[in-house]
Amino acid sequence: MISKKTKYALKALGYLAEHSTGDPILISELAKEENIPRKFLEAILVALRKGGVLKSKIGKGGGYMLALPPAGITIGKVVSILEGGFALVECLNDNVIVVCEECGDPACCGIRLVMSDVKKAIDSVLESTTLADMVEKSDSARQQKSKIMDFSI
Amino acid sequence: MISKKTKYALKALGYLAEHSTGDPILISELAKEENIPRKFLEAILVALRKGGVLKSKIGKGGGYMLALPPAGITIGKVVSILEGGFALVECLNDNVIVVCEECGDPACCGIRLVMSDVKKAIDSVLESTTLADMVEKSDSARQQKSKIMDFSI
DNA sequence: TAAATGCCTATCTAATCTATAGACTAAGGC
DNA sequence: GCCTTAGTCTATAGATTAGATAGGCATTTA
Repeated sequence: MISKKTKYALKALGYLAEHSTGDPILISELAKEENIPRKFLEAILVALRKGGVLKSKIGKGGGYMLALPPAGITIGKVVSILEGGFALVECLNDNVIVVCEECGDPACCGIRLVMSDVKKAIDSVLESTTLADMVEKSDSARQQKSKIMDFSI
Repeated sequence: MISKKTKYALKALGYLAEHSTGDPILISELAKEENIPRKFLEAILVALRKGGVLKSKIGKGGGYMLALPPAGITIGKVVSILEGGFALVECLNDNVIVVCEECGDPACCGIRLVMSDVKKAIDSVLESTTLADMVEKSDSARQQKSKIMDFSI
């Protein structure tokens, strides 16, 4: 399960992708439009900036903007920044050297071997899906829906 | 991330798959051999029995045994019993009617649409991998390792 | 009927996620 | 140069969940 943090991040990025005009967008605008607790959002945006996904501009007329075009930002990248990688067992997470206490030998642990396959499957989807794809999926679903509604009228 | 509950379940099932002689195996034996808190394990085994993965026999000489051959038990089934399905957002979980509070419209939520693809990828791995596969993976990894060790001697 | 074993309910603790507050620093406009 | 605006950092309170434990009840078999 992804955390609210990650959900909020994806929502905020989606908003930025759809409303970017080149000018920075205010934290408060993002918070209001996407209904995210202001201070919580701040922490998320900082993480995304440090992760290289966002740029910020300080001072009057400042705010946040995407550091890359939406098609250059993968969902995997975002998840990785906020969740520290998305593995199903801790011993498969990025940057983690911990051996889980249950299995004596990571190399031979059946659970780990299976979950490693799962992780590969997850990563291949997350890394091949971009912010642009996400926005596009959402838009086309919305269009599809309005078409059906037109038809029913 | 899978919970310890699920890890314990997979370890216990692995033990049963490798040590089943037709006779039931005691909870206390499972707990001791796989180093799982006894009472915690009880709850897990009950869930697995109710899920149709295990059979139990009460009374003296009783204990637990697999309800199906290891090749008939998928990892997906086990995860589903203990985690209630393995989705990345609550609105994709089995038997859950909840609409997540963040997205107004599930059908058009970009996050949901992306995570739905991820879930499909996860499920296809989990449902095509059986307990027998898990045990086999572990065994062959162990053999591989001992081969290398033999070679190095 | 007694010993062995599984089953059920309740509860405690620790960890983590979520959310909030306040003080601080940097940039731009007048 | 000063003031307003807006992002940044640190700390912490609150809520939720996972993990673990305990005790008593019910059922089977010798």
